[in-house]
Amino acid sequence: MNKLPRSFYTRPALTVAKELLGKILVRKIGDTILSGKIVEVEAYLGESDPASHAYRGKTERNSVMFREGGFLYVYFTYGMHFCANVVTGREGIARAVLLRAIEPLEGIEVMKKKRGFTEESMLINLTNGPAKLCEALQIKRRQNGTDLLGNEIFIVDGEKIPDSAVLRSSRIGIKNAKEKKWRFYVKGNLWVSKK
DNA sequence: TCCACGATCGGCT
DNA sequence: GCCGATCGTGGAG
Repeated sequence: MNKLPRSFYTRPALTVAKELLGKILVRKIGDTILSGKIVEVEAYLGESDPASHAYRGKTERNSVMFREGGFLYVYFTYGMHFCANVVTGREGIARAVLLRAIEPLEGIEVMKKKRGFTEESMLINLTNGPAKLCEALQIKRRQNGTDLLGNEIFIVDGEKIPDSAVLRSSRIGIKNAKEKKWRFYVKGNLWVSKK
């Protein structure tokens, strides 16, 4: 499995968002490997996007978004959850792709434990949401700014999702810029958060 | 100083 | 299916 190079991430956010579908997100915690196939993402286009954290410019919270592509932007939300974004584009321009859902592949038992799952819980609820996948993969405030070319969290090649299986829609859970169709997801995949 | 914003779960209805 | 609880961030007043 090849780790995606910096040049994958330094391209436009909408391009990276679409191409992240089918790739494998890998989280290493000591000797434990947790991974899943990315099946749902949303692009956020900085100062030109009213739904982006960077719409009104750089702040302490969103500063990672202004780095060059290939870093992880993690933020705290709803007083109890974290969400993870892949920073894209060039240094100084705030662009990011929110990771909304993954299909669990490796370390499912560990993810169940982190998510507090009992045996009868449905596996589909393990990682089918941006805060759920962060909890399953133990991504929290400490992981903000993580370099995706390092060994803690990274993304590797996966299957190529054909254009015919990539669907687009409005982004979920936002008040502003709902008309932008910047959410991408894999058609028919069980772990996609909503149809 | 206040207010808008934003996922998930459990418990009701 | 809806409702409440949970709270940090940043802009407006």
